[in-house]
Amino acid sequence: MDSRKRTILQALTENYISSAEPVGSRTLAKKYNLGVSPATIRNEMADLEELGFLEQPHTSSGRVPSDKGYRFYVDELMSRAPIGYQLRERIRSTYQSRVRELEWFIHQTAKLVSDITGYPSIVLAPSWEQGIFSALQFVGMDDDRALLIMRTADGLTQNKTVSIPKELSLVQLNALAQDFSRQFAGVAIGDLQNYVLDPLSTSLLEHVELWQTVLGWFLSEGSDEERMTVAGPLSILNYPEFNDINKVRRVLGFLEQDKAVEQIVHLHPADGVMALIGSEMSIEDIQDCSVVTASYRIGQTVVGRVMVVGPRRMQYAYVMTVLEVVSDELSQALKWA
Amino acid sequence: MDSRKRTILQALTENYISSAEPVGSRTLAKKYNLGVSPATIRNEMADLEELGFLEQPHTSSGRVPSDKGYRFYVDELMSRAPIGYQLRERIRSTYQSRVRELEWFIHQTAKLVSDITGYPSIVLAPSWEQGIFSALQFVGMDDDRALLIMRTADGLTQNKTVSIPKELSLVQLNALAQDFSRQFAGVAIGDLQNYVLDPLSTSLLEHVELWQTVLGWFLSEGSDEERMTVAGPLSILNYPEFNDINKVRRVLGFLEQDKAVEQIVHLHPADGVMALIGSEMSIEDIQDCSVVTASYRIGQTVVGRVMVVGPRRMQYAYVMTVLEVVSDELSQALKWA
DNA sequence: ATTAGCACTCGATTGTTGAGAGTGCTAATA
DNA sequence: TATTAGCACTCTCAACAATCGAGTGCTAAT
Repeated sequence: MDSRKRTILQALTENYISSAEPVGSRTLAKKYNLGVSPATIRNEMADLEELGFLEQPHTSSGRVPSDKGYRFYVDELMSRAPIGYQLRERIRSTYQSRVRELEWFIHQTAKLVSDITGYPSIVLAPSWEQGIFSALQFVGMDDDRALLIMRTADGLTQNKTVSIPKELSLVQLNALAQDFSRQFAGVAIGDLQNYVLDPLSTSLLEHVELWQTVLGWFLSEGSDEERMTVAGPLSILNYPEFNDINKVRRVLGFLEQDKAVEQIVHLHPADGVMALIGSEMSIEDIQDCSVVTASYRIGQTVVGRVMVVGPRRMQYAYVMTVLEVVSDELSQALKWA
Repeated sequence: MDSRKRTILQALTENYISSAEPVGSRTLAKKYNLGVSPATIRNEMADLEELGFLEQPHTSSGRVPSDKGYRFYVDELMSRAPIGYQLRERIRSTYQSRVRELEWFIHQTAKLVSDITGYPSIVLAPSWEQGIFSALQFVGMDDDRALLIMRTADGLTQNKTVSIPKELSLVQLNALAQDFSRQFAGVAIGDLQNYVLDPLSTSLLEHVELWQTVLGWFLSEGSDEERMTVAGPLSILNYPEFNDINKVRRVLGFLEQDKAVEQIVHLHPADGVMALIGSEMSIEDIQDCSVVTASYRIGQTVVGRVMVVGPRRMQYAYVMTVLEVVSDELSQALKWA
């Protein structure tokens, strides 16, 4: 892999990323002054194809980077785009708000990223189950309804409006909640269910079913439901590789399923900004896509990810820079705990 | 418009709704035993076309109902589909839950309707601005954050986590909130902003900007943001009239805009179940769609709508029945106030 | 090692043709 | 007078052939 091959691969990849058309030897020779003739480039391209970095859609059309080609481009060739002042300010100002709600941050982030990059974006919220339980509290709303608030050690909260069981008063409920909080503070929320209630606390034992119900609300409905936020899914339609209605169906369908996206994270749990190219994800529905993902934190712990989904010929350099900055700023903004 | 024309229009419409193919005279004569020959039907169809009920995609293809034709079919010809026992039960059971959160009901409804009908559905939540203000309350979360709860006379609540201004304590905030609640209970939330704060209450006057901020949160971010819920948008891709990527873009794009949908409601604010066919809505992006909409209530007041968007050849009878039942059950479930 | 030259391949575009579905009109029929 | 059989006509669609052009691989010359 000599330096000329590298130059050619880089030029070809960048040209294809911006044009979406297979790139021929003549085009390369003309646009980038490589100092060699098309014929030479043809030879080099033939070599690059043999090495697996390029592909030909059909005999005698230009070449296109293979997944391996993109990978090499991202890892070795591409120069990371610098972030502009205006863009950085735009990102910062998004998070300057008095609202202190996780959900709000998640939504804003998703919109922002999709807007800036022009690709669909996904933001994965902190997994509720992995949070550390801290306290439970009831606030009366009216005669038969109460607001139930759960808090984690990170300072995250979630609340639900529920109907009060007839046999209990609000005061009793809160007494129970205090008991409960004292007993289980520090336990991971996902594990709460498995804990046998401490036989010493008679007040809790009497109401085992109640606590099961309460936990059920937070665990099932509260967490999974809103864990994933997608913004700008339709921007995928702007890219010519998705002119086929079936591809559109597969990609948009994929973006609708919460679970599918978690697969990606599961398979590639690395920290920081990372690109996943086409088949590297081994998920059929998005074979024609690449994903760039970045993690964000609350305090020191990685709690969620920001992702961008686009065609394989994604603007990797730009998107990776944006995600780096966004996930940084988001982590900063979430330092409220 | 004699009875034979009516029969033919009905048969043709129903055939087209289920086949999506222009219907010819031979097909009609064969499938529905009308007792006349294709030639006669051709004459009748020519008449129906002249009257504006039918259209021909091109000379010598079968006919297709025009918007006027669908309108006549919906108003005069179609027999309302009865609802099955199982379906009714499915709808009922959806609303049997201890969760008492408006948002939850809205989401469930949207999913349910899209699932049952096979078309995208939209649910419009009660307009927060039109609710009657009842009370405001702060609940402390930790040192610098509080949960702000607003309640309407209908029993709806909305809450936000906010950071506490440094110069105020939680106790002070709640004293102010009580003052505020006493003074403005009964006022429409949308009007709150316009009220000059009562000069008698000195405690309030001191913190005018604070209340402006508080109101700002509820009015701008809280209300519009989540007013519209869409479920199952991709089911539109199952219908052959949306094989064209540009039509898909327009319809899905329309479904993404909150504001556009409110246009429909604005133009056709009628109560009860209603079908809007193609050009009747005069919204370009959904010229090729029909919409069925139904209103639901909290108590006696209509507060929102459930809508289904589909191709013009929608299964009107079925969808209208479903929406009637769903909006009924939803209204029942919301009778908690 | 590079490059000019050239034959060759393959997709995309255009034009042609034939089949099929459906019509409108006319003349015959009940 | 209303209906119908018959027929010529129109229009779409699929299949096929012809042409064009971008781009290649190979060979021979530099």
